[in-house]
Amino acid sequence: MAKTFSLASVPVQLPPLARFAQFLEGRGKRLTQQRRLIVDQVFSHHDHFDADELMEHLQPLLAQRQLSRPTIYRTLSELVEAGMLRAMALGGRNVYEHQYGYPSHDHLYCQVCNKLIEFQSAELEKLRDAVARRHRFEVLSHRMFVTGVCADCRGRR
Amino acid sequence: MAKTFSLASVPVQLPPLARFAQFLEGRGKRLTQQRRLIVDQVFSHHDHFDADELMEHLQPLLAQRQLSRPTIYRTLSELVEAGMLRAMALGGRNVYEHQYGYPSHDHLYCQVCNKLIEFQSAELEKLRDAVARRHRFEVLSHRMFVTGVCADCRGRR
DNA sequence: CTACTTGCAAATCATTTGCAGATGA
DNA sequence: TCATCTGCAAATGATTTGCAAGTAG
Repeated sequence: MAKTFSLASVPVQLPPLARFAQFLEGRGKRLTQQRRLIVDQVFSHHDHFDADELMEHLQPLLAQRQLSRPTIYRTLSELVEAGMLRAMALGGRNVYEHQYGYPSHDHLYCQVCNKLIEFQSAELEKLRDAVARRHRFEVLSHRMFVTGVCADCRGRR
Repeated sequence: MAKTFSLASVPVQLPPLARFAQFLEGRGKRLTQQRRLIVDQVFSHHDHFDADELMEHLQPLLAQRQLSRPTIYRTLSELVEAGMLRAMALGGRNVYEHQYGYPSHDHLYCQVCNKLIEFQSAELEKLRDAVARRHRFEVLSHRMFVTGVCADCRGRR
């Protein structure tokens, strides 16, 4: 017998902009044109980026004064607060990645080509929880960052 | 029969200053009075510190101009290069801890009291290596950082 | 000697802030 | 309407750098 799925069993997820609107509303904040533009760009594709890279993508809008540097920084912070983006300090600046609608994961960082490779490990979370339990520590989040040389860069030597 | 140990079986470890001198020599650098003062202070006890905290401890010497802020920053970088200190970005500044003569470990970070709690896990390294192998990634180091609330702060609520 | 170091003052650089005018609900 | 936002310009703050004078080897 073929297994069937009801729509109800699929966890419905709001589009990023709608989710952000919800967050803003809950805080008495407004969904402005600028916030819309930034959220659209940020969630248009999945990758790691910093404020400068984001500004490059939004360059035309910055040039037309539809948007400014401070607003970009302010909105990135709000997206982190909203739990929609994750920030990590890397090389003196903040690097962001999607958290909303994206499975949790950790990173391998190639120090030759600066690539970030994602990996998932349920075991890692189990281990983390076991350690925390031992210290009667309440886990809110974690970050595992492995530095080394990626397969491509190893081959190239 | 009582087990005996030969001196040779004890892995001899140079004192931090001697180890640093060795590192400097290999680079054609000099063991100056300032570097001596900084290394002595840094390795006088094990804890986590940032440049400012270190400068507070060295305040008298700074006041007497035996030492300056740039020299402290320069020397901290050299100690990291030498593999004697580890740096981690935390709250917009660099936090350092002993690497030389201290077992490798990871951290639980209490976001209420900002305390760093160390833990060791051989399993974590095994897991890390297994993940890396799967990605044909060469591991050089890693960092695991668990954010949450420590036992003391949980009790206090 | 003289190349490496230092302290000083100034520069960096990503990010943040004060404020007056603009705007979303 | 009017509290929230935005862009601008300037401030921040940790860290870094240029340079002339000092010092280790």
